[in-house]
Amino acid sequence: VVLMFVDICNLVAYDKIMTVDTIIKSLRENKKRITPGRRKIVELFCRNTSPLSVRFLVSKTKLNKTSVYRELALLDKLGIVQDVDFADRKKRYELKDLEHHHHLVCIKCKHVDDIKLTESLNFEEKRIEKLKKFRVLKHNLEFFGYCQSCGS
Amino acid sequence: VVLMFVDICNLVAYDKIMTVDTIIKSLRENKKRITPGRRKIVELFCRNTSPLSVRFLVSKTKLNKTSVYRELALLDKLGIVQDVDFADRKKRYELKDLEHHHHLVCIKCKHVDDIKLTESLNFEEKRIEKLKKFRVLKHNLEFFGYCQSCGS
DNA sequence: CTATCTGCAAAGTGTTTGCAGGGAT
DNA sequence: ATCCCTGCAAACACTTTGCAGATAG
Repeated sequence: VVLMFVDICNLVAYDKIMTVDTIIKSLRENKKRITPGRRKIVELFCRNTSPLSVRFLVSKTKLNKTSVYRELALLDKLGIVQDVDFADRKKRYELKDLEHHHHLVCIKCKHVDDIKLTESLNFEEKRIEKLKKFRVLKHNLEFFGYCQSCGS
Repeated sequence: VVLMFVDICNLVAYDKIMTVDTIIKSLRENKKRITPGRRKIVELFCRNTSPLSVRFLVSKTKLNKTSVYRELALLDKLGIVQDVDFADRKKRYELKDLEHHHHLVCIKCKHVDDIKLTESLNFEEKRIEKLKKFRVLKHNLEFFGYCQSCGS
């Protein structure tokens, strides 16, 4: 079983469908205006694969935090970004069309790397549906530890 | 592979080591006093397998929320409870010696059930250590969806 | 022109801290 | 009697809301 797992294993490589242009188009279709602040936020999401925090976006865009929260809520509603939870009670979002993956969060330097799991979780979800009659809609899975540079 | 997985599968059945008595003993060993509020909190943890929130503990114990937060921090420091994250920015704790498991959170009725995964995540963690040279210390994994009663 | 967007201030929610009084041992 | 434990109020950090003024289309 171990060998089969290792065999299927697969590094993260994203197939992004969403580019700045497609997102802008989607915004226009929804009668949203393309303001400088909004464009900046979209660009930041397209340039970064790790989840972005409100603090980060405020510092990069110089927008008011209120506007950033509102922008994130909008992009979430339009299905452009999705929230990610690092258990630190802060909102974070990443592009929604990234291939399904999980995060490796270094508890020392806070660096975030991505990892694509094998099929394990699909098996688990199917098992849960069968055993518990629980209909799984989503899951949160993040790994915490030391990255290569910080690893003792 | 599917069959093997299903084969190993395993329902949750806890082997608790921590009882009210062992926890009280551990508190005494650490020169902590056994006050009525503290005893109540310990009893609540021993009676419930689902993670307990501050609000729940305050309502059950009639303690001040400050005291509850302090008590949780203490029990956490002594290794009696551990925090659990439901991505709702609220602190939750459960007994630490429950067999390693995960949670099925119903997004409608908020009921929390437990699920013990097969070995999948161990394989994944080993893979991560090898591929990414990332030393995994812990992970957060919670499933969200509809429980049997609330299901579709 | 006008509906959407923005910044500011203020309120809301959950958590933490400081301090003085109260209680377990 | 000692020192830990407790409640209260106030501070904190993050998020949300209301509103008046600014601006993309």
